[in-house]
Amino acid sequence: MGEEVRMSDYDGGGGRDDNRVSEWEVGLPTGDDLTPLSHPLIPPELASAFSISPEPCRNAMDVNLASQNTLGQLQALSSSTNFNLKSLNQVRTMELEEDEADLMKEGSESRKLRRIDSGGAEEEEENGNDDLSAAKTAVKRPRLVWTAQLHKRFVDVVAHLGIKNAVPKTIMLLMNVEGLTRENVASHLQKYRLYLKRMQGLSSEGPSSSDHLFASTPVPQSLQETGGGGSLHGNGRHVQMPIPMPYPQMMHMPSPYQGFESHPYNVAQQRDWYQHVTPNDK
DNA sequence: TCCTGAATAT
DNA sequence: GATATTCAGG
Repeated sequence: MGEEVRMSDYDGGGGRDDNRVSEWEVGLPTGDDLTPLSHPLIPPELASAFSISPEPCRNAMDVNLASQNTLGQLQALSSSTNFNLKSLNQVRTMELEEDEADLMKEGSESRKLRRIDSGGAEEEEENGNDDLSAAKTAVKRPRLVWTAQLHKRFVDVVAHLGIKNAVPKTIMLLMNVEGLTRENVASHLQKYRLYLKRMQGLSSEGPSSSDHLFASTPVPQSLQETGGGGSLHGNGRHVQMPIPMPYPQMMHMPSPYQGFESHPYNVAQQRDWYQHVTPNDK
């Protein structure tokens, strides 16, 4: 969240911002649009009305801490890939890890097990106290909704990679969205490819009515045919791309009062950033 | 192990 | 019917 976070004291690399890709930030909320960290997301009255214990007040330092956590995870990840995470050193997160844990709990029920061959094997009882195992075992994630913003991020990354090099894992890493899985990306990529193919087929006609999301984000030049357009250097898999900024978690939020945000800007903004999924969809 | 296409669930 | 998730083959 803008002003409080992107200050120089918050830059681990020494206060330089020159690795940012400004074009990526087009359309993203500015610091002025976002609620300052010090501003509680849940008004006290609502919190008490719903018997919610108020969120602890967070400041830039909390965010910084969480950011380092995230970095650590990313670096651990990097040891198993060629992916160059050096450039990720400027990654910041606006999300605190505990929220991620909450999120995982949130969607834990719902999907019926398709495979019974585990012989009635224990459906991972996640006692919420074990984050690590929760992260590791196949916890059912809440259904991801690809918002326009999320999709734009996706398209940007794919464009930079070039369609040829855009594979789920890389895309996932570059998108740097907490909670986003390779499967999520793979699935969306599949759809996106179908869309591109379709677009090539009927170049003259407009997108079909079901292509809302895709049509909302223009297909980058680099994707139109050859995949070379991106900032790919040399040997195919060694991706070197600065990550301008992380995306916050944009999965659906469980709170029933999200519409009641007292910041008028924020209401609009939040509506824009994620889409509500009813916990009990169908 | 990862990617992709297809099947299936919501 | 649209979209996301999961499966299965390469």
